[in-house]
Amino acid sequence: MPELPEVETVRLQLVHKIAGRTIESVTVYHPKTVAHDTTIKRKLRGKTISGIDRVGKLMIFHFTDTTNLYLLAHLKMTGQFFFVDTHGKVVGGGHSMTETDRQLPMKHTRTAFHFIDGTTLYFNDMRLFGYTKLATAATVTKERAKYGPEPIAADFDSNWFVTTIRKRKTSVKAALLDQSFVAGLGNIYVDEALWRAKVRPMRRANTLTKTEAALLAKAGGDVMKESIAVGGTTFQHFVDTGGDNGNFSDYLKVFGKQGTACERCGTIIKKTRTAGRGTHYCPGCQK
DNA sequence: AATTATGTTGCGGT
DNA sequence: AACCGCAACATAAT
Repeated sequence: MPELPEVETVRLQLVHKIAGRTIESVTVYHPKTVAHDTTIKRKLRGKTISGIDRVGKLMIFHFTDTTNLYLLAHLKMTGQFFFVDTHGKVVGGGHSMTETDRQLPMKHTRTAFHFIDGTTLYFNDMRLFGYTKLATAATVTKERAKYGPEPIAADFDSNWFVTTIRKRKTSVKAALLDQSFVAGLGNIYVDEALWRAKVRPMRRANTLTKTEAALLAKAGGDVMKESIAVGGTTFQHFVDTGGDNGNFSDYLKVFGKQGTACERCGTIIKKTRTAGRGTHYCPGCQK
């Protein structure tokens, strides 16, 4: 479910909950989620979390006393983290969780990280695409290398983006979804960035003008930065109890808006299929 | 009730 | 290498 802004929201809220906590034990409810690693319990016992890094949509947990053990967490479509405090109170999951739902572990709980102070971090993942798995420093380096630059980065090179995307023969949508080209955009934010840049998703990338490509680079970064500022688009992620989990869905211009009038030009928003994904755009003002 | 869609990505094929 | 379609899986909507 999550794209870069949602993962960043989860990371920010999670890190201050678990940094400094020491793992006492790990429960594996579904082996696939830990890549069938039978050593994970032994290797994590006694480890203290020092921080969480992120590249694209991938989170990387660090530990205080080792530089050769990391935990990689990817939410894919339906992954969620929940933190249960010393009072047994569930922190996370979003507004859709009712009080009676808040019993952990539950049906879709895949792993649990129990800390020595009695708190627990749960990983839930209905569709089992996500993971929480161990990695060595070498593996982390390899994983990082798979990602292109993030449009939200302060040093994101717009000129490089313009020249590179204009060499690609695929649809603009497919190019923007390619994490090895630019990291972080997913199905929602690609559609939103394309609307902002007034470019149709199915346009061949090599037909973009330099101006259009530059607009697209800016739109991609802007839309993700604005979403991070309000805590992402979904309820389906870790949120602070009582926290004001803002919702970027209020600001979406095309995603899920098929059949309604484009805010910019009044044309009815269309939904089609491009790059194998549900794709929303305005046939009036997106060229 | 069967088909289709789902905010992701990795694989195997051209 | 770039690109495409499909598979991984569970559930909700049509």
